[in-house]
Amino acid sequence: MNASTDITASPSQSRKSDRTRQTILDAAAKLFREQGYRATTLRQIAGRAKIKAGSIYYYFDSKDQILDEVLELGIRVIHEAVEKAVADLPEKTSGRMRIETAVATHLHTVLQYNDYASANIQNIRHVSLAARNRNKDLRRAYAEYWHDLFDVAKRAGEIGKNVDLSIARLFLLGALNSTIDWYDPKQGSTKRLAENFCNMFFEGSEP
Amino acid sequence: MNASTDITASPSQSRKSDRTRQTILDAAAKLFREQGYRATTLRQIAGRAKIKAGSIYYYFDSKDQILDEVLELGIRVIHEAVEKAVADLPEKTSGRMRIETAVATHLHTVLQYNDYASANIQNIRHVSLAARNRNKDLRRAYAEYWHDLFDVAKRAGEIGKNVDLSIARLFLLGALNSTIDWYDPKQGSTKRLAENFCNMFFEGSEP
Amino acid sequence: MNASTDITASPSQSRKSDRTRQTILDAAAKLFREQGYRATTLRQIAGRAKIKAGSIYYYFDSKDQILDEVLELGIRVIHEAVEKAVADLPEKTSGRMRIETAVATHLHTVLQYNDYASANIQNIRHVSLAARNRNKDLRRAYAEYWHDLFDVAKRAGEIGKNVDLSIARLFLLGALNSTIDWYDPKQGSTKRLAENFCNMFFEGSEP
Amino acid sequence: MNASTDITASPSQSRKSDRTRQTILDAAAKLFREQGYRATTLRQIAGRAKIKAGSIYYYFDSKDQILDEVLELGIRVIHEAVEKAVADLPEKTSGRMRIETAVATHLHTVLQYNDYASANIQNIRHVSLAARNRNKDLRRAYAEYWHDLFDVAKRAGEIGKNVDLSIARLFLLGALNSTIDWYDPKQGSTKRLAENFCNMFFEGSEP
DNA sequence: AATGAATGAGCGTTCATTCAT
DNA sequence: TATGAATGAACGCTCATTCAT
Repeated sequence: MNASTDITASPSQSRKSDRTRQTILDAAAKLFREQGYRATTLRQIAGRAKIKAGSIYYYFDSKDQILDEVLELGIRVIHEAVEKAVADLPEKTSGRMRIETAVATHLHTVLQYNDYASANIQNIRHVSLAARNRNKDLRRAYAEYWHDLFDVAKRAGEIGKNVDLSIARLFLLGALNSTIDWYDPKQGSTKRLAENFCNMFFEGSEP
Repeated sequence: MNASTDITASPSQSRKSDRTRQTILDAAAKLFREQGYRATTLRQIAGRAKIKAGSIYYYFDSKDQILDEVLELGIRVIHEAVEKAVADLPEKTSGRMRIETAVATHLHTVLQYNDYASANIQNIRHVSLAARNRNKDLRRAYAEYWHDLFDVAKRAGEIGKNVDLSIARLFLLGALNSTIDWYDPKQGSTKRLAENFCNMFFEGSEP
Repeated sequence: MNASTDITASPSQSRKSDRTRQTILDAAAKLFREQGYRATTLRQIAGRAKIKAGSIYYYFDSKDQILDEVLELGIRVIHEAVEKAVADLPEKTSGRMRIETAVATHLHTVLQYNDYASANIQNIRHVSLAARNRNKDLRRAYAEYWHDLFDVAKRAGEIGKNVDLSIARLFLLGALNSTIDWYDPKQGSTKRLAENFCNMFFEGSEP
Repeated sequence: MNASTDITASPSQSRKSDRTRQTILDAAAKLFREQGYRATTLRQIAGRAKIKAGSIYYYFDSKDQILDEVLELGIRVIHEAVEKAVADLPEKTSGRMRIETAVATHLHTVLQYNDYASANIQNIRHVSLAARNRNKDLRRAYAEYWHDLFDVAKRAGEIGKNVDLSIARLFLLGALNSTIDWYDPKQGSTKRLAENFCNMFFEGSEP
């Protein structure tokens, strides 16, 4: 139905209606990321999508519903990108290497490639409880995916036995997501940043 | 419960005018934290402060200015709390111990004790560029404080020679601030959490 | 349930185009009656008629024109039903009996059988002056029909010589039309109600 | 022209705030009567009240609430006027005379003196169920008042023993309220009209 | 004959802001 | 110092209407 899930924008094969719908979502994602949900008006979204504000309602029931979809796509985009990157690794790749790949991909997706991903991270806090709840399952699924990644590494002896995996996951992902606030492409690639973060995460800062 | 005034209120029982001003800021901080800046109305702030909306303008020029001050107090509150806690340590305390104290205090301040601190972290992203810029110096000062903390530890050989201190700082503080999204007092004290984080930060997750 | 087509639909199984037109009018009449003109949207009408909103404009120039036609059919439906019922009486039927038949039929049509009739009575007040004017001739014709009914009865000595027929007509029809507001089929048939009203009208309430 | 304030508005002693509130209600009543509820915009109401649309919300929570109050005042204004007029009659006034007074006053209030009264009669049908329910008690009380009037006359032998008082009341009030649609002051006073109606009601149209 | 898509004007409502008192 | 009253700009949203297909 909604072809955006391909990973977001669909190529020109889709019908015009679908493309307009997607254009609206793209515009909304960009603006939500830049200004936040409340500060973004439907007229701004419409403006970016080169339609009139009233037309949005041909595709969406409310501004809230747009946010819902943007938020949903936000996690899915990250989750799918990460999952795919890891799945593409050779089967006997180490747990640590898998995590490093996940880190690099998460970072890359959030920082480089996707308004949806950023919009999600930026807005989830200020969004109505209802919208947050609707998003909860997807977030949980992504969290579980990371948990599994960690679990595999722990079983393989690549993560210490007494490391609390939940805390570790929140620690690492918290750090990753905070990059939105300060990452500057001029100071280095996301790949380099990912390596740095992983080294710190695995080896710590001690000499 | 709301101990924000412990730190921010003027020490002496200042004039009533000053107290009202502070009450407004307290109310705003609390609401900004709970709902975000855009979703908070001046009438809500006035309501909490037990005055009428129009009266706010006797103390502040605009809603924006209130945010500015809340944001400013937000960092100062953290900065001062952390600086004081570290300064109170015995002079020969190790660099790592200093950092651990800073982490614990930062976490404690953000999670337990202060609407300003939380409001700052929650809202800084969605705030106008102007407001963000006005806040920049304070943030830089706090960043430098942490940099110094790290630098001391590095010089003392407690942090590896090839650790990029800027990245390390952003990594650690990003993780710390993300706790706002998930910290649940029922699952453990901020102190315990701080220890966990520090261990992870210094020793890494490897066995 | 909705028997409006009994009276309004073209006798022959007309062309599909005509049938669609009629379906739209039926849907509009029903909705206008239930919700009023302003509260009824073209999409609701289209929905009931199982077409899309845009298609309505193939049959009508505007929502206003639909109202015009519904209003027009509203009086005609009543007028024709009443005229037919009275015409079907034996030639030497008394004037009073004719009026009683007219009352019964008017009531029956408005209360039981027709969305158009009800829609007319309910909406005429809230409708633009233009629409009201366009309706005026039909209303006058119906008024004259009643006037004649009364006139005949008066000449036959069944109505008092000094009764002002215009006032009497407005009095009686006003009472009849007000039944829309309170008539409840569970409390008695329209026939019984008509008898009651006629007795009151002719004999008065005095003992 | 608009004499509604005679009955509803407080005299000039009231505070300006109260006067503005009343002005809004007056404007709304007039417009609701002329155009109906749905067709009347808050900007029109504000325009008539010589304020801006936004200011209405200082006095009312919603357009709906304005209608509520107009509707409520509508019945109260009639009820109070009628009750007072009847109460002012000498104690031994006949039942019929009381009813004639009530008829004259009801008619006078609705036709001559009050937008609220007319607005009520015109709009009650097109209003939300909630508003209608809120209005129900007042309507019932007014209906009961008339019922008592009839009951007294019946006991005094001025109304026939087998007259159904409920039907009679609905019949008479239906006729009275329908005058809104056609009454023309040029054709006779409301007083004269009331006499006509009463004669018809009591004596009937038979010779 | 019918529709999907889009529009534009206007709606009820909100809210930061102003200002006389 | 503080407020009651008012404002104006903008908001999310609705809907009759248009028109290419």
